[in-house]
Amino acid sequence: MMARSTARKEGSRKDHISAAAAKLFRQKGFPATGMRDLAGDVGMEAASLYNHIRSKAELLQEICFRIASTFTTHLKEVEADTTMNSFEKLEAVVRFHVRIWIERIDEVLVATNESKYLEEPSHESFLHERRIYVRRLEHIIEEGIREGQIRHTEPYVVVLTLMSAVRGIEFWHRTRKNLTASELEDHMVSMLVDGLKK
Amino acid sequence: MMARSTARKEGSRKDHISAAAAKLFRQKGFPATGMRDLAGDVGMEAASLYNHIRSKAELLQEICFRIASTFTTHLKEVEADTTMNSFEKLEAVVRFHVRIWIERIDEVLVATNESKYLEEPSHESFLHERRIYVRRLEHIIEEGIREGQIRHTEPYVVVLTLMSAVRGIEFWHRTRKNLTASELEDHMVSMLVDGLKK
DNA sequence: ATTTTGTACTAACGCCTGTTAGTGATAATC
DNA sequence: GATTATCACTAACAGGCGTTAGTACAAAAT
Repeated sequence: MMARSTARKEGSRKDHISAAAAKLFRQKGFPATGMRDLAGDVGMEAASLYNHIRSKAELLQEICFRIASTFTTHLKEVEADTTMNSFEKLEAVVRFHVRIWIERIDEVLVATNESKYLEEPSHESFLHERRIYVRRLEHIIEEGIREGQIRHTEPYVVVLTLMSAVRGIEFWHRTRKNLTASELEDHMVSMLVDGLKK
Repeated sequence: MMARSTARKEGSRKDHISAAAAKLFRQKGFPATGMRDLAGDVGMEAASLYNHIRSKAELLQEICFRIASTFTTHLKEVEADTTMNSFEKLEAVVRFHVRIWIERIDEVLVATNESKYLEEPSHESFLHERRIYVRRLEHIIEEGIREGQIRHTEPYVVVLTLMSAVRGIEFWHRTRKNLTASELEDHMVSMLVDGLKK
């Protein structure tokens, strides 16, 4: 049987593999990442990976759904918070997006760019989850417009734009660090959100 | 020797292959697109493709640099236009981005997502060209701030955001068409640019 | 009419892919 | 101390990859 210390070891081993996979999938793309690449990065042979994971596909699936649930969980909290008006809710969501894109860029980029390689039941449910997420954001915006806190705009275009704009962070990550993370966060949030205020 | 009619045929054949490649590279990603997939889409065997192209890598290279030159050419025209002030120049560039993303999404997405698979001299020069493009956009914004037409912002963050925000068009392309292309264009341009006006 | 050119085909190449089988060593459990 | 579970290893697999060689046939050029 598995002792606790072994369990901890196993867990951290698998997490280590998953983190290395996220990094590689992000850099090289899912199809171009070989199991031998991944094995090299975690310090073992390709075949040995299969003592910890079931398949390459499972690795991708776990990364995508883990980060997706981070977003949906946070959105649920914001929706339930009665101390914020709709504009403040929108700002909170945008700020969360920016922050996650800064802090967990590997996973987020994998979910964004590589989710198309999910196998079929998973892929459709991932897209479904995303569509629902978009609709809930649109709902917040519609409410804000109705209540007069948000300028009259096309909610779908706003959501599309907000969710895509943060992808610029990828380039900040790679090139310029003369801007600190929190400066970037503030600038980006205010640029995206200030124009929407009524 | 090659007669004119043959030349025309050859040209259109290769263009056909290139367009099919852009579509496939965009949908499946460059590494996951097989020459046998591409051959099937254009109606021949994989080996026959090599009567028209030199390699799979060359195909990617041509797609990436063709679309890149579309952007740089247009930027040069805008820079040279003395009838616009800096804010109007910025708006013109943003509108061009939106329009190209709507009209030529396959090529633009390949250049954006798959350019990392360019072989090494090409890849570096592609990134170089992109960095210069970003810098020239920053320059327009700095000028607009100095001249008092553009709100005081961080130019680098603005450029990053503008260039990424248009990626939302990818989802519009796939899902909702209850918004026409020109409605989308206007909404997106005004959302991105209005907030920057002083 | 003959030669040249363009283009499609089949067959095949060497290489790389994700994954499985089987083995042995180390460490935890009884 | 005996047994069981964990885990990394080597060897190998079936299948896919981009690409080349060689061939055949039609159209164009001479």
